[in-house]
Amino acid sequence: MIDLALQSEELSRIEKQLHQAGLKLTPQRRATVKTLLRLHESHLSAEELFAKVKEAEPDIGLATVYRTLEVLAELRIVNRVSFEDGITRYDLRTEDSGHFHHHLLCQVCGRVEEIHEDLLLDVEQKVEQDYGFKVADHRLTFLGICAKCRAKQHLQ
Amino acid sequence: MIDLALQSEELSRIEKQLHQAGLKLTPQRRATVKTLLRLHESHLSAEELFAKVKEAEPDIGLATVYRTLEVLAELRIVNRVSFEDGITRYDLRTEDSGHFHHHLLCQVCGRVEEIHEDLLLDVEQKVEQDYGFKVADHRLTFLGICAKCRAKQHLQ
DNA sequence: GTAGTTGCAAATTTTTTGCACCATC
DNA sequence: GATGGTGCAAAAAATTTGCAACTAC
Repeated sequence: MIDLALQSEELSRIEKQLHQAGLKLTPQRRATVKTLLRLHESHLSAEELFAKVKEAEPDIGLATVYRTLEVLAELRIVNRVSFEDGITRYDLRTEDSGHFHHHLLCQVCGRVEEIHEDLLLDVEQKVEQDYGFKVADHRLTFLGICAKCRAKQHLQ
Repeated sequence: MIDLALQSEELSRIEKQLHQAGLKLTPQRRATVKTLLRLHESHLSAEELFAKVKEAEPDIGLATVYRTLEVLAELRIVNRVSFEDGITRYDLRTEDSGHFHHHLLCQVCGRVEEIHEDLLLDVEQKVEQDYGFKVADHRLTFLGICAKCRAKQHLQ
């Protein structure tokens, strides 16, 4: 969740990006982006997002949500991510955190935490040096047990 | 690709793991595992794997391949991985490389390279210390441009 | 003979596409 | 009046499930 002032700032940033690509921020796209901003960090699937957007924009079609997500992914406004369940989820790329974030997937409770610190600077440098691979982005998920579930386990 | 002696060694290791779980290494499962061993590092989808396995075992059904992969994933013999295309792929977890490997996905040619060196030991330690998250496994993919494609680009 | 396994077809779920219509500059 | 965008329904992919038949201890 981010506050409303920041949300509308992000929204106009995104509008600008769309315009630069010759695309429009239609009411449907606006509603979709606003929902993504509001439910930031929820890692919604297209269906889940559709259900949420429909609350604000009841006439929107599922296909539009898919098409919007495709556009946003192309403009690198959202990232496609998928965890172990085979479902594609969408993750807003917020400007503040320097573009990168990592995920902590708890195998007990299933929740996904985000880390907004970039832990891979050294590793990326090594990959570039040792493998000649020019890194543009990354996806990093740790699977394990979150602090809460560990605490619960210790109580038992 | 790994050599044949190693392949049959891995195969009997996997058979043992199945037996310990009260499951059988049927001809269909054997053919599936052998194909995975043979095409190691190909990151096949279920459909692709099915097509390959069918060459050795023409009567096998697609559902069996899906069910076999589910079993193998549960026993942690394979990992489910997915890159940006929304398709679930399967990756054999070989014993030799200490269980971990990372991926380099080239955004120009689309190929996936593997890194068999564990680059995350320090990072995992930090995650455990700073976030209280007990790491059991990870998924790491770098997106960027591979050495070959970079070389080609420089020639132009 | 019991427990695990299979192939097939049908069902489900996820995602994409075709198309006629709408909005806007 | 082009161009981009939309909703709807149909289609296509990807995956799962039900079930009767099979296999091996």
